[in-house]
Amino acid sequence: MVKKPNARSSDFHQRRHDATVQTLVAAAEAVMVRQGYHSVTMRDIAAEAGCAPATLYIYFENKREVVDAIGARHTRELLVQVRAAMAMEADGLAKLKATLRVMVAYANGNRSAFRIVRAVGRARPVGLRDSVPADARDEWQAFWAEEVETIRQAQAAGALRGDFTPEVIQQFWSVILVSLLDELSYQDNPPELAEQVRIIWGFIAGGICRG
Amino acid sequence: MVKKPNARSSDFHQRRHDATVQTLVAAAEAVMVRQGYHSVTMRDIAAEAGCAPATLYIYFENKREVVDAIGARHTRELLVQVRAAMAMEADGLAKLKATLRVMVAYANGNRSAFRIVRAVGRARPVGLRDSVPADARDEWQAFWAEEVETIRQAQAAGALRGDFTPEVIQQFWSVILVSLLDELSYQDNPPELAEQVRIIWGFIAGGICRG
Amino acid sequence: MVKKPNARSSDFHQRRHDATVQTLVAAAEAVMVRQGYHSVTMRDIAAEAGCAPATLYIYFENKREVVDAIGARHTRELLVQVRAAMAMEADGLAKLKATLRVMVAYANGNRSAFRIVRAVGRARPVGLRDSVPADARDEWQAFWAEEVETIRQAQAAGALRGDFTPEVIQQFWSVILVSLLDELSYQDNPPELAEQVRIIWGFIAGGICRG
Amino acid sequence: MVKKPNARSSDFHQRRHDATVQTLVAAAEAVMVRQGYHSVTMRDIAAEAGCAPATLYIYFENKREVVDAIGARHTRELLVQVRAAMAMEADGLAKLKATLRVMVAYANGNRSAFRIVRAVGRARPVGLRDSVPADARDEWQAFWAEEVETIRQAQAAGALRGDFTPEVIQQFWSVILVSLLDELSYQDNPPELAEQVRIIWGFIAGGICRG
DNA sequence: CATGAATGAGTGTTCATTCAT
DNA sequence: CATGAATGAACACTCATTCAT
Repeated sequence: MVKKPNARSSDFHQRRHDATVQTLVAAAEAVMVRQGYHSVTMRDIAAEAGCAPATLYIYFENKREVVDAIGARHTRELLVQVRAAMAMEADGLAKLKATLRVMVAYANGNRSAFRIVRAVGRARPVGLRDSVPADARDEWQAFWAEEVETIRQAQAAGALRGDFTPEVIQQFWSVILVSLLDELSYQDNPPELAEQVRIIWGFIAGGICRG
Repeated sequence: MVKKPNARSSDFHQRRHDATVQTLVAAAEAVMVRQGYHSVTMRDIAAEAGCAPATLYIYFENKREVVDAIGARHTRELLVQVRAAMAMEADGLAKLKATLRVMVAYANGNRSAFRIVRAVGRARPVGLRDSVPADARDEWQAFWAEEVETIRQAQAAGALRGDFTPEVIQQFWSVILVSLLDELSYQDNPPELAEQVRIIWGFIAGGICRG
Repeated sequence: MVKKPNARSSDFHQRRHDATVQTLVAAAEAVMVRQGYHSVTMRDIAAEAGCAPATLYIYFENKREVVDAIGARHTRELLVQVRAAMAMEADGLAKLKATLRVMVAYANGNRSAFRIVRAVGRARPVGLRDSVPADARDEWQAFWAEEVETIRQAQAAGALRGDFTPEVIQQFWSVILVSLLDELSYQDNPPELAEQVRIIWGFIAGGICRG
Repeated sequence: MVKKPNARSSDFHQRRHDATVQTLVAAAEAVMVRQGYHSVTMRDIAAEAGCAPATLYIYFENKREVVDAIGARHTRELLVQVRAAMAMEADGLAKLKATLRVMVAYANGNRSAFRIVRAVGRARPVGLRDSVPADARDEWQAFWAEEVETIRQAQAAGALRGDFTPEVIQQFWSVILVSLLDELSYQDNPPELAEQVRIIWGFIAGGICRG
């Protein structure tokens, strides 16, 4: 994906290279947040980063790589946090709730960026040109597989309903979770984090009907 | 929006005109389904419709009008069906379930088109250029307002939980509903309609936890 | 140039045809005055005339014919008036001054249209596509030839300077005359007709130096 | 107007850039002379210059800038020469005659280009879209204001007629001058420069009547 | 490492013109 | 006679990408 500097490059150069990549990705992210996912041009990104468009091609193969790098960055960061939080919980239900807490926090801290991550994690290729970066997607797939396990445990413990397979529950849980976060990321005056967690968990856990 | 033929046109011409508009919108829809929402070109649509690009400009002011017409068409059609189904039910909960049934049916019958309607109904303008057709969006807004009333009644009847305002319930209900339908519209071998309804209603009504 | 109706057409039809042509030419003129010579489209003209663009092609071969007809109309009208005025004067100098008077009057009465006539009478083909209608131009040529005779007589009578050939004097007289009228046609608050005549004649007859 | 290369560009690049701009302007001029002011396309210019159409957009914002640059170039060049010649003369009449000499020479040396300059200096906006480059026009305005002063001096010295205001004389002098030069620029076998000066000055100074 | 310059392929859109009805 | 519909050819302009310097 992202171009690597020459093999014989010193460690110093490697570091410099990585730093530049980070700068460029950040610039691209800023532009994408400002202009929307689909109307970003290489000129825009270069202008934001303060370099010439041609420079981008030293660090990335093509436009796709630049855009993908954004999703990859946030995906990685988010999943690291989520896994850390899950590791601190023992039982399955608590793990799911921890996931929710971290994602709410992340979505609130990186409002617009979250939409990008969401697009990466949930977007389906509609046409040929619109597909999603492979590696970020793979990371999500792996994470979801782990969640299925968590859910299976919670079912075994009697915490989750048993009339759906863990795969189905995982699928719907993640769809609903991401959708609701997305929705919240667009609200002008969203409630506090704890309240957000309460509302979302309320619906996910208990549905809309009176218990 | 869509260009109207001259007032003095005969009824015959009017009909011909409308028919052509439908043909062109269908072509545009086909292309959009194939290539994705954002990479549609007027040349593509014309090629799909079997006419010259210039012909499109007889029936639409510009590209926006063409794209908007698609969302408008399906939105209108879907809401007509939903309202009809709701009118046949008496109590609030049954109305919501009727909505679900119609939407599941529509989403399955117009799989890819549903994604377009969904984009119209839920999409938020991220950048300046990407906004959503005004009137289709208005139709959704109006429909959602009606739903809030339905939900209020169901709450009064003790069918829906009372610890959230009807507005919040409506918001989350519609987000979850549309997201799940969207998810299903991407599955390769989706279950039967009745089963889809059962699953979705299961999660929306009761959540993921053991009752 | 302008299309003729079928040979077997009755006189009635002929008249109707001519009347329509006049209407269309007038519409074209109005548009040209409003939008400038070069940005006139057939759609514009048709809209102004209240007919469909295709209708224009019943009365004119192509766009050129429409535009030419405007110049031709005013050229003919102007030259008729000029010749009438000249015929009422006996000596050469008086004939020239009569020409000036008529042209000033015409230019003031048809301010913007005059620029079109001027373009026809004086414009030189700069490129291949910009040439000038042949017949209107021929009418001007014929008129200028007559003027040369008038000038020759005035020279013989000692009224005009003899150190230039009549052809040269005619050429410069007409260039200057038309340029000054053109200039006046752009002034916001032009002086009265008589004053205009006085000024222009003052410069043309006596030059800028103290007599 | 013309795009400037980045500030940090070296002097070398700056020079290269300017040279290219000159080449492109020259190409545009050639095309304009060949095809006329209004039917120039970017493709034509690019073809004449031997580059791709997109290249033009590196050096100019849009078509207007290219066309304007031509008028600006010649206007500047001509006015420099005129002012230099005027500075060498002491009295007002001699200054005007010097202006005439320089303009005759320039018009003969840059026949077709002169028509462009003329269009810039005298053209009036007929429609909204056809207006004239602002800065070239301003340069003419400034020059004309200076001429008014020159004429006022010549009037005070008794060299020019006093029955018209200097503004009126300037206006008519410049209109007539430019018109006659324009006329000469179209003649197939124009007389020598000195003869042209003699003829034009003859008419401007003394008019067509016998002194 | 960085970039100014260059460009092919494409974008939405317009327009004079034709023709079946 | 009139016109709605249709279109080929063109236009100004953009963009991701390459490459010599």
